[in-house]
Amino acid sequence: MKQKNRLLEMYYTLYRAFGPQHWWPGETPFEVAVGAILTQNTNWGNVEKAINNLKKQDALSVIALHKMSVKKLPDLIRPAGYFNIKAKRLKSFISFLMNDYHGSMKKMRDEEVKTLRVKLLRVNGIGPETADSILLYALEKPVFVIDAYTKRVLSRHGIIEHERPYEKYQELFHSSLKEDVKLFNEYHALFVRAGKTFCKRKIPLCEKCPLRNILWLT
DNA sequence: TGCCAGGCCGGGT
DNA sequence: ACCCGGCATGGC
Repeated sequence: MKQKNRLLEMYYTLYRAFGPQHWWPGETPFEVAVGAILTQNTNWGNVEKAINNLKKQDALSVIALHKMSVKKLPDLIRPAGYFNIKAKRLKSFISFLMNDYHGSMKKMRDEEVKTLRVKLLRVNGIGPETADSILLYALEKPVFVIDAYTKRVLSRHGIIEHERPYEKYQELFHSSLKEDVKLFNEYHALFVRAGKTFCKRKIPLCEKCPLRNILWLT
């Protein structure tokens, strides 16, 4: 079977098993971007605690975070872990947003995707996954997000070798699927959902995984 | 009680 | 171009 159909079949299988995921869990594009930085190598539940702290202090806005001292921020986002480094990363994203788009996510959205991705990657603390999460989930650009679960599922199914460069995984989706925001949104969210449930690090294969019947291990 | 979570950076080969 | 240590909390 062709790669294209494999990936689509995987998608439909996951969708049938789990249904729509309603991602990203965030009320505004800015909140999505903040969440994307806070969730780096971190459980989403902890990120929610950090975001709730910000909300309680009315600090979840570009202006509030822009004005906030780098001394106070780590304390608010503490539950998300890596709080010192993430405070700096949030700050560098805010600076970028202020300098290049007058603090407006709407203006950022008007930037051409390829250019914007390159610019995001230059921001300290924003790597490929975070950049693509912002592009797809905050700005609704057709960019596929690759994360640890996606990599793990694909390599365990023999679709791509283990630990290839980020862009290799991404090219696979971009060349095999229609560049559709809704599809990319749902598909990546489903990978995370399936990964959390059935594809943990120490569990190589799982009998209950909805993908068990479409394994192509080589 | 360790292991794990929706990565990324900086310094070294 | 890779490789690796560091970064840190909270849930199971």
